[in-house]
Amino acid sequence: MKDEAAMFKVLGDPIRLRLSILLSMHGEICVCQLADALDEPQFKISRHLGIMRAAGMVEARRDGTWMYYKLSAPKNRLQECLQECFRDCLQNHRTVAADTGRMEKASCPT
Amino acid sequence: MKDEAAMFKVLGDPIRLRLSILLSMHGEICVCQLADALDEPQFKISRHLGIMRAAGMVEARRDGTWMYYKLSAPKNRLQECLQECFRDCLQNHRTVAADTGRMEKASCPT
DNA sequence: CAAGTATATGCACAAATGCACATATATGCA
DNA sequence: TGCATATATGTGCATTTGTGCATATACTTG
Repeated sequence: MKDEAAMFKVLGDPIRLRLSILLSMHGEICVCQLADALDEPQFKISRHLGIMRAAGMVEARRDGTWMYYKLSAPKNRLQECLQECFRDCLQNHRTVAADTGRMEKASCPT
Repeated sequence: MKDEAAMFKVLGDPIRLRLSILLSMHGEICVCQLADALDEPQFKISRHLGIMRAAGMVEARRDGTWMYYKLSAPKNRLQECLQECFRDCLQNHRTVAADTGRMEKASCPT
């Protein structure tokens, strides 16, 4: 049960929750785009992505200097349920809209 | 978004997650039954229930000396989603089975 | 009112958490 | 090789969190 609680714990931080939702809406996003989207310093975003990665919630792919992150394919019913949660009841949040807006204006060359 | 993260944060503790699941399976449960079920001291259970209550996730009803707790009716889509999560992907966990077993043997006079 | 039961809370403390700053690592390009 | 860009990480610090113990509160019964 500790493992399951750990999943919720990861999402219990606003930054990580916002990152999760953004990643649930797009396939892959690089760190600099996420930093622009959330309007937070790069080291902060990187740190939180590291926590999410250690928990098995996201995966990373390197492309040159860039690191692209995406949600992991659900490994169990809980992860599936949580990702459903992002799509069904969190994507419409105004904070997410603002994040998305900033991300689209981001100068990071894809 | 801070409010939403706070919901996840509440569930990010094993004790609170187990309490939530148990409450999702039964209508109302009193503190002593929950303490027996989780095999944890009363003051600990009471503390965590207080946290859950402050977050609006559970409600309490006093009946004499006993306090009965139950899950709050979902106030928004996220709470709905989370309670669905308890039912759909956490009730079958072995820890929950053990908790339920202990609770049935509990001596607390309903 | 006194005693007993069920629940909540004040307090101290160790551990965990999130943050900011600086710096290290990794890669691409001249 | 040297420089620039993107990302990760070591470190110190203030704050929060969970816990255990003792005690307070609320209620019932004699």
